[in-house]
Amino acid sequence: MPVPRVRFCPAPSGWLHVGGARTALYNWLWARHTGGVFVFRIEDTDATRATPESMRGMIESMRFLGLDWDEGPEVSGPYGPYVQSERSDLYAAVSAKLLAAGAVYDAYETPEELEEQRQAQQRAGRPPGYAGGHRDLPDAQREAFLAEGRQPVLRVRTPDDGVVTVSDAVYGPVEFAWKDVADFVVERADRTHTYYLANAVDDLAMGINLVARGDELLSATPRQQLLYGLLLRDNLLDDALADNGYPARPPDAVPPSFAHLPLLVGEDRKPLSKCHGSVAVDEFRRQGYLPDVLVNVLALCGWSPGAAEERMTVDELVERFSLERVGRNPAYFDTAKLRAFNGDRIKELDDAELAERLQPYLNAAGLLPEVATPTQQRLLLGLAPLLRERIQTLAEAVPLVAFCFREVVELDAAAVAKHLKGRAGEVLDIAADRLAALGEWSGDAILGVFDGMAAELGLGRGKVMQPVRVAVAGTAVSPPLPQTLALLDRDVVVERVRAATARVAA
RNA sequence: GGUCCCGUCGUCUAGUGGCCCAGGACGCCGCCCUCUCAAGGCGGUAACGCCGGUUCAAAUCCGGUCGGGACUACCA
Repeated sequence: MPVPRVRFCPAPSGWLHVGGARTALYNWLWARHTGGVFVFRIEDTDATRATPESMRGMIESMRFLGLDWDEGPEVSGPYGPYVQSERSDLYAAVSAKLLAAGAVYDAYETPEELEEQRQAQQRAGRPPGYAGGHRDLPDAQREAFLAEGRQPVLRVRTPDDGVVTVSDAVYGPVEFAWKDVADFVVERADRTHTYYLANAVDDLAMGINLVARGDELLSATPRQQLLYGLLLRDNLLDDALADNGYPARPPDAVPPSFAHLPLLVGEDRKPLSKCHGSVAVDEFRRQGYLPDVLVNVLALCGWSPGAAEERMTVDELVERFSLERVGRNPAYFDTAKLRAFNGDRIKELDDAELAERLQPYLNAAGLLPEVATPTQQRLLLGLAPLLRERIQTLAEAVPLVAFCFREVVELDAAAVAKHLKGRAGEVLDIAADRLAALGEWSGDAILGVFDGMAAELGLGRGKVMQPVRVAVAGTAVSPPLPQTLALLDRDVVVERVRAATARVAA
């Protein structure tokens, strides 16, 4: 039994979104669960779409999620390079051999002609697909096309009849009839190579023995399997590898088996794509979701631990994950559940850890410098326990505590209108005096002041504390007031309370 | 149009002939608690797409039907 070798191979265009991340995660979980190898490969064979920024973003998002790879960009490995644009000589050598062996043939239709053919087929109520028009072209015709300046593509000759069975770890055996599989392109007119070729060559060359990928590729699997057979026949691939200075395949390499994963869909039930708003992994990071929680919830999209608890650490996921329990129906990525799980995980963080995690978000909001002063760090540490119960994401802490880090606060108009009226002026005057005179600057002592005032003035706590809250925080919402005030500089608090009296409506 | 896949509460799912008048989680609703916002406690809402069949018994098996999706690219 060879050691499992799995891979994640995104095309670097756009951001890594949760669908891709889920595919990456399942491969990673399987590798870690079985003690196998997780390969990360960049499939940038389509130069018109691939961008270096996207590749960097993918790598960053993978690192953020904690999906470390054993072989791939930045870590290298024995079967590299792991970026397909650096392997084009290999693909060229393979397709030349395929042509020499008669497995592929040159076809000269222009994209426009093909499009026209498809439309004609559609109109006639026939399935669109390459009809095999340029199979077995007479030499004279071929030369005539060349003389016209046409550049051929290379197409694989697919069987005309018979069936092929794909044994899928998730779907079980799925049968396809070869007559439904049209001759497909492996080499474009510009001599670059398509996904089919590059992907099959690399999976074989890198000894990948299990391909877990999105459901949308299930019907492409017969083509893939056909290519495996072609590449392995007469040592075609092995020779190409040796001729071009690539490492030989692992000695125990076997063609991969498959596991197709149900698609992740958006709220509209359409498959996820770049068009869908905030589904990029990086966007979830910016919003303050913890990577472990993202991993947890992603794992639950399509896989179930059975009757066991759904909230799991990454280690528990690795231990329990299995392909057998991957489902077959498309899942909607539920951000409400993500929020809930995230909030729960935040509650498990201790003060120091929470403060540390919060810091980058305060940095990004311009509330803290890159390197916080000891005073700022103490303040944040003191705020942590007050924040823990009331934030679902790390970014949600920012508006709640911004007033603690600013020199001046602007009073929210709606909050002023609602709370700085009636007896608020009287309340603020007394509060300012008593807070200024308070012996011990602590949460309990401050609460004592408010309670005393409430009793004397015959007001509820709310009537006393809300005006003060608005005065100091500028908003009607903040962490618990007495404890928060205790963390701030007393002079600042008193000054803000006095200043606010001017804003009280007559 | 063709091929393939899928169909359990709003969502993700558990469920492989009786343990299911269907369980969990998230959401939602109500009550309690409360200095705001939360959190917490308690309670509640809600699903086997439909029609036939097999069987003593079906969410589970079979047939059909309807609905959704993928593929059908010189994208991956």
